[in-house]
Amino acid sequence: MHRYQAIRAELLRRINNQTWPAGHVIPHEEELATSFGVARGTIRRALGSLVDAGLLERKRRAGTRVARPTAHASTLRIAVVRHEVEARGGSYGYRLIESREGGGELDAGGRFGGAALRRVLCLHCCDGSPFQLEDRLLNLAAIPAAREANFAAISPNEWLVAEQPYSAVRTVLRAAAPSADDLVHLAVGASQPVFVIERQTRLLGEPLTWARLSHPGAAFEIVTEAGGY
Amino acid sequence: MHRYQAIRAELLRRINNQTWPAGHVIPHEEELATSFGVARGTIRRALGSLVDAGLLERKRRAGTRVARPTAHASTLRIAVVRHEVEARGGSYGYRLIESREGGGELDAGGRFGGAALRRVLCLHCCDGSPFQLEDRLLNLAAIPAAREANFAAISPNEWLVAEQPYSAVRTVLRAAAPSADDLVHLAVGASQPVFVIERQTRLLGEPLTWARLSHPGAAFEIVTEAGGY
DNA sequence: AAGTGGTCTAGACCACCGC
DNA sequence: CGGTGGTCTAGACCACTTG
Repeated sequence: MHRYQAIRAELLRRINNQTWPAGHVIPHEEELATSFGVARGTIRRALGSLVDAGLLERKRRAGTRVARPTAHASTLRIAVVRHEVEARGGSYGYRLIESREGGGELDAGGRFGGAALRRVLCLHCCDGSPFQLEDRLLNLAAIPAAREANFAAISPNEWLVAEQPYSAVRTVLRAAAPSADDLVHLAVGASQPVFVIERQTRLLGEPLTWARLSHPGAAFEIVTEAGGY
Repeated sequence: MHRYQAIRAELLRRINNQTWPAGHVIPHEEELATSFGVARGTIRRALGSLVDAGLLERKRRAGTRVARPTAHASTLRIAVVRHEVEARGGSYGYRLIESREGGGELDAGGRFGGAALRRVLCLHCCDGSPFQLEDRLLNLAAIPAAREANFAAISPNEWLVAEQPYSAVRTVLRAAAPSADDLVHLAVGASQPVFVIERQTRLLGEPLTWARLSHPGAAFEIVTEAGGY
């Protein structure tokens, strides 16, 4: 175990003990460094992960205090859908349903400011059963290569992930009743829930794509892990 | 803008440009430090956030390469339900439905290994309408104070975040049809979806609590943001 | 065996913000 | 204004793992 890990465990123990209750201002970095007998950088590293986890709050001049917890953070990973299927031990299938180019009329949410777009609707299957319906808008101004891509052969999901880096993403998760497209292509009944993932990606501020990914609710869940120490 | 941020933006540009395509091994740290004219630590900081975002992969001796992306990480924050309601501009209401102590017979999933437990079922409301049904198991061996807590006055959710730190959490998200309890207490119809959050927290390896939090699907969504640069 | 990333140090200076 | 966290440096040594 590294020193910063040992120090983090000890700090965690003090928070748990109520040695440092919520709201308490803990010693400043140099004091901690002296008392643990390490350099200030090592203390900063130990504190950093506790700040990221939401257990500590830091302000210049005011110091570091134990957070009155309001929210706890965990990490969400959303994989390429083919990998998701294969990780479940299923065989992956893919089918393009529709692909067309257009302008702002496709951009119901006004997310792309009138740029030229391409809309792709396609279906990902697991062992022959519908697994995810992908409804995607691509910003052709930002991703010109998307105009020529053959989405009958490769899904936009996978093409993008191979071709197009992004620097920021916004994800919305919800449970919903099936949309009209879901009813047709996802083989769910009107009374069955679907799990909807909406994602918008940007590269250095410019919107790249927006997608609505819907799963039959009974067949899908997301697992996240956080902390681990 | 700090130097590590400027360097991160430049690295991101090279990844996007295909200057460094997926799979490419990028220069090692000391070379980057020399070419950017900064110390190695500054390069490490710039690389670190790109590794966390899943854009780069690093291995000793093998070097740093541009990831063939399989999954991208984003951060999920789940707040105290009262704050969630208030953030939506609603008025918060709370009602205890049931609370009792017992042993392993409550622990359907076998998560607590037969420890003494307390089960609490309660309802959180937004503007008088059911917002979240909370079904929780508390490990009394790990949290003895939970035996005496008055969950008619404060919800277990809020009591726990105020009293009980944890070091690791596992979260499962899914869309589901309503459970029997959901139908009774959440005022949803059998054909409406519910959004289910399952959480299990541990402190230094010991399981503390397990909870099933269900929301009427139409009234709830989770938003995450990642990257931002 | 050697080269890479991972950890740690001891120090400097800066920027913000509460006193 | 002063004290805190935030950034950065130049260096050392370690540990892993691949060629």
